[in-house]
Amino acid sequence: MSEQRYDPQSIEPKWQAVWAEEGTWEVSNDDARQADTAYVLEMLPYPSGEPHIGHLKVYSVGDSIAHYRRRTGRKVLHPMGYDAFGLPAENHAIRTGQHPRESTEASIAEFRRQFRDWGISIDWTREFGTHEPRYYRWTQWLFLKMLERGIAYRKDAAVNWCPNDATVLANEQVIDGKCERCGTEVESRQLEQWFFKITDYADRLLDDLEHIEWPAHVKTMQRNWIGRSEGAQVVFHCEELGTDYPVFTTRPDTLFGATFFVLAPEHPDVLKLNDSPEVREYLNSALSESSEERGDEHKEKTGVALGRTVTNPVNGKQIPMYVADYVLMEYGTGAIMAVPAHDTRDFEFAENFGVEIRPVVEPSGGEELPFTADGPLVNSGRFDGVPNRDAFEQIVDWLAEEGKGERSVNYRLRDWLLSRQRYWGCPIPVVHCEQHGIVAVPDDQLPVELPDIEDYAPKGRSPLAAAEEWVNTTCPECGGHARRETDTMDTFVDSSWYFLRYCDALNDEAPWDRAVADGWMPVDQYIGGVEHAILHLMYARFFTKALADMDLIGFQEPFANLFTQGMITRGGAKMSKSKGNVVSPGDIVARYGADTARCYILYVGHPAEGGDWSDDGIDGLHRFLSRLWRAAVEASELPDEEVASPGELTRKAHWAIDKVTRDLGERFATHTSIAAVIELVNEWHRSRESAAPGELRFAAATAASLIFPFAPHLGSEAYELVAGARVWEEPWPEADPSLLVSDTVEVVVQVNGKLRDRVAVPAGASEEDQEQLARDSEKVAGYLAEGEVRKTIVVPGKLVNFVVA
RNA sequence: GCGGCGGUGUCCAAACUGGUAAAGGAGGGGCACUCAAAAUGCCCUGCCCAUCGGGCUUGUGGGUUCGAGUCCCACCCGCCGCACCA
Repeated sequence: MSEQRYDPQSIEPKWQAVWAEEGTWEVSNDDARQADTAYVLEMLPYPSGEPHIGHLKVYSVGDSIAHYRRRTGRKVLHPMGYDAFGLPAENHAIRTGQHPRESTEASIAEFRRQFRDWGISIDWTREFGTHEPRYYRWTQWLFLKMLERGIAYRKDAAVNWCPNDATVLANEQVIDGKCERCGTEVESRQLEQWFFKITDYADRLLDDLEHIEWPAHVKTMQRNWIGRSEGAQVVFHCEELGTDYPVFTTRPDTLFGATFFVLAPEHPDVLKLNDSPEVREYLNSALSESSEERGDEHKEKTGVALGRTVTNPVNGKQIPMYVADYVLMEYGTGAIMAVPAHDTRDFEFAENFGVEIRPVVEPSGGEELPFTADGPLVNSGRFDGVPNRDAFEQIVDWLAEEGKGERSVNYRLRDWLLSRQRYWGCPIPVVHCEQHGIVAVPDDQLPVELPDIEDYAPKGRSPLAAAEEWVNTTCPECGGHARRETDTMDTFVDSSWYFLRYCDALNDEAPWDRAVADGWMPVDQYIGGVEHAILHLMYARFFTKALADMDLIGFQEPFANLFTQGMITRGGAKMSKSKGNVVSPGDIVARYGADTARCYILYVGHPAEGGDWSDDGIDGLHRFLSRLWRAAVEASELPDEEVASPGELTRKAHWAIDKVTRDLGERFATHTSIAAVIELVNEWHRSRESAAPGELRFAAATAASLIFPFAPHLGSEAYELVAGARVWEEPWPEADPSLLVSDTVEVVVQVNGKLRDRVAVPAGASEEDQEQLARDSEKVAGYLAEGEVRKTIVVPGKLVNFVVA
């Protein structure tokens, strides 16, 4: 018997060195053109400090899938990089004066070191950081493509401004009126900014959700965010001012019930309609409210009558105008027709202000107002009696004929505001020329490199504006004086195409070769946290569609399958520095080895669910890996004999192969996969004395082979020991179907649904034989004697149920 | 308020299309090895009554079914998303 101990500290570096020296996980552009490719990708990490437990989890999940697919015959692209631009590094620079590049690259070095320690099977030749000029040169190139196509454009608009980060934000980065990053209440500012026309892609982003395998809740979030609603644009005319006010409504069928009209406080015409002190005061108080206060749906409806009227286009009635803060300038036209009888918000307002409430849809069962369900129209002239759904169509058609309205679709999605007044980001590659306005920097002058500066502190404009030498340049058109754009890009631009760069990361002629990218893409399995459900995942889909339109790629969706992993908690709580309950992957790996850490995280529960970290639990997993190791050592010392007839242990091994293949291959159930290997190893130790040497060798080799996707170092070492080969070069084992079924099966016998006995039945016995064997059971006979058997249910190989009365 | 997901031993959890509830791990207990301890190995471990044995058990209450953790209805609790979007 061997005295060797399981020593991950010596095994793990050994195999990591083999993989690094031999470039085991590297794939080539030729591989991309082969039929059987797979692209397994985890979300791009933001390098800050050192990796946390969530990183360990996401790469452990992804790596197990990558290994499994390789061994089932696929060429697998599994790359790594860093989302290296961004505010945290810049804020660090403001505090310490250290260049963001230095702190970022120090973090990258630490991330890289740990990823290698974890033994993740990465093709390191493709590694990049998004802050490297050789990467962002292409980010700029893509921006210019977008500019050429009119997808990138500048406009003056009310935008979200974070006073703490001193920059504008995209709508997606404002959560409940607060900055997504720092939690500061955002302000509204009128500024000229750069946008991507993502709204042009709204319908495609919505419709193509049908064609991708993503978790339902992520699709729902994207649908909600896009917020498509169908209705009509209807024009209300104000006689007094001679102005037309179009509104968007989803309920043109209720037009006859529109008894008043409301403008948002931000609407530019409010003061033209009425500039009384009362109105001015209301605007002041409404506009000074935080968006959170204003957004509270339970808030009392407030507003002021404007003393003007508009004409309801369907019945010619004059209806009063109000300004009220429950109407939002950002949605629709900033004005609404109010139908209090059939809209809860309008109803509340009408009650407060004593406006007429006119029902135009008849409640089917005499429900109270406001009634928002379906029914036939009333008080609606020639549409009376028409079911409201039909009336929707008829009224819209009629309005269109009269030139008073038209069918219309509205979206909640806004264009993506991509410019940031910060330093540590990708420079926007344009200049502002006095003669020619905005001019793209020519391709041969890319990248526009980020200059080094002294003072990173934000001052309401980009810190780059202070870099005079850099800012002042010449116009590529006329050679005259021009100033460089000083805003940088939102870091989400960097991460909206990185998966394409990985396909051909060393290409210096183009961001990628189309044939190569088309070979790998779309990503077969994308893995990451649900926190990116809207931001990154929507932007990346948008980029992909825009690039497909430019014929730069030949597919419409970047991520065919998405897996969102749950969070690892400790003591049921989120790990956080303030709670002092953080488990650092570095410490765990140093103490137990990477294999134990990885297996444990994959074992605490299905990776899609959360899992609770327990210090005792990881000891248990470490014990299991030691047992597997000992099984391999002992098996390797046994004679290598042919197995005459397969016994229980061999059957168990085939059972485990079958179980892991289905659990890992079909549903990412890493926890039950590992449990199956634990069972196999337990069985191995139990049968150590009784099983034939050949069986023990086979079972130990199988355990090593099956644990490899989760514990690659131990899997490699143990497999080499017992089977004398490199496990990653071995095909994934196949279970022998004949060994999955035993000669006899245990069948449950129930009487009236209650379990009374279990009997052994030959496999494949007829229903009659199975029933007879059940009937022969002494225990069962006693129950059957109590009455008459009315009915017998036989499930072959499973159970017999006698219904006795 | 609307939508989604979930609630199973002391804890983390398993159970494919309805068919042996609790696999596996942790924790607890016992035994072996040891002068002893650690490590390791083996066994027991849902609850109740008990002698064989029997009864009960998947948040609560009902229903469908020969049979329900699984399907249906109502309710309670938890998490996530949306929410004055016209």
